[in-house]
Amino acid sequence: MSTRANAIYSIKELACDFGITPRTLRHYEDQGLINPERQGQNRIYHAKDRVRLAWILRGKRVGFSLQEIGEMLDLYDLGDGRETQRSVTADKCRDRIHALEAQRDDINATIDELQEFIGLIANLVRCEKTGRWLRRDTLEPFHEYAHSG
Amino acid sequence: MSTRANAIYSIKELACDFGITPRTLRHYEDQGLINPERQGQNRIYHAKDRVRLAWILRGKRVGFSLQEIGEMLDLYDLGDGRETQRSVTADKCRDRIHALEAQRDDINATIDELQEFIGLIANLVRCEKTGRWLRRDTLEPFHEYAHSG
DNA sequence: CCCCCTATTGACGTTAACGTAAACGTCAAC
DNA sequence: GTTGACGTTTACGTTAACGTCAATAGGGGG
Repeated sequence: MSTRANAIYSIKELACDFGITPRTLRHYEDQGLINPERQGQNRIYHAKDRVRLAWILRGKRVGFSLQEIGEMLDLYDLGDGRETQRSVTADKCRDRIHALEAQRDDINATIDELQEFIGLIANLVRCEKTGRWLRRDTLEPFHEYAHSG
Repeated sequence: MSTRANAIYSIKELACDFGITPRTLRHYEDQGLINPERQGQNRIYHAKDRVRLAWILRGKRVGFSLQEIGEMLDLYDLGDGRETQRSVTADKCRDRIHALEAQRDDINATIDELQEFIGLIANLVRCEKTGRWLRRDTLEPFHEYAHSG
């Protein structure tokens, strides 16, 4: 029921809207990620293709490969499978979620270190003005070790 | 002052500890990301190299290229620059932080959709047992459109 | 009719991040 | 002394995700 739900788009329109190239759209189609309707040879994209594309691009932004994204999209198309199939699907979803949460932790840790480093820089500037300095090693913003045991 | 702070490692030890290959370590060195000491031809890694490596690998996990990681590591080595240099450095850090926060939002959105989809699957299983079904379109877990204006 | 714009398919080029193989040195163990 | 595990450098191979180019076709304007 949303506005312009049945609008259609040429390959170039869709590409421009999402800041990608027609070539990229054809590539995604080659990989089986989208299946636009055809009018003769020409591709025609509908709202559902836009939605799929948005998913694909977000998947890319969080670091998934096109193949992984394809598998995730397949999961969504698996609603008509059997119950065991669906439980497998749910398990895969959970795995993805855990991976994403781990990645989020990494991101938070990185953000923290960057912010801390910004703080150190600010301190340096202050010291330069007051003539008082911290130890040079304070500049090393690395705190955690792998293999810490 | 931490335990075994002055321990040293061969290339293979370090690689095993971090679950990578010696080749990868040499590659990172080629790219200027690490600079292990040498004894003759052989590389010797210290604690600081481990820390750098941990940073590199985390950077990779959050989606940075080796070049970007190199630039970020350069920022840390820039503590002895001039004040203007350092403010530029801080700006770059802030840019990184914003990119990471955007990425975190993407991750959260993806997690939400996956969880919602798991919920739909659970519902399906329930319906199968009760003999009552939802509409087929409920399986479409896509809610947001790009270009929503 | 010709030009321009957009579309198609097909094929080769490119970059990043390594893998893999070749050819060689070194040191301890058997 | 030679076998084996480790190290080195050099260099070509590989995969993913497109870029780029060629050759072609349809449709509207002047």
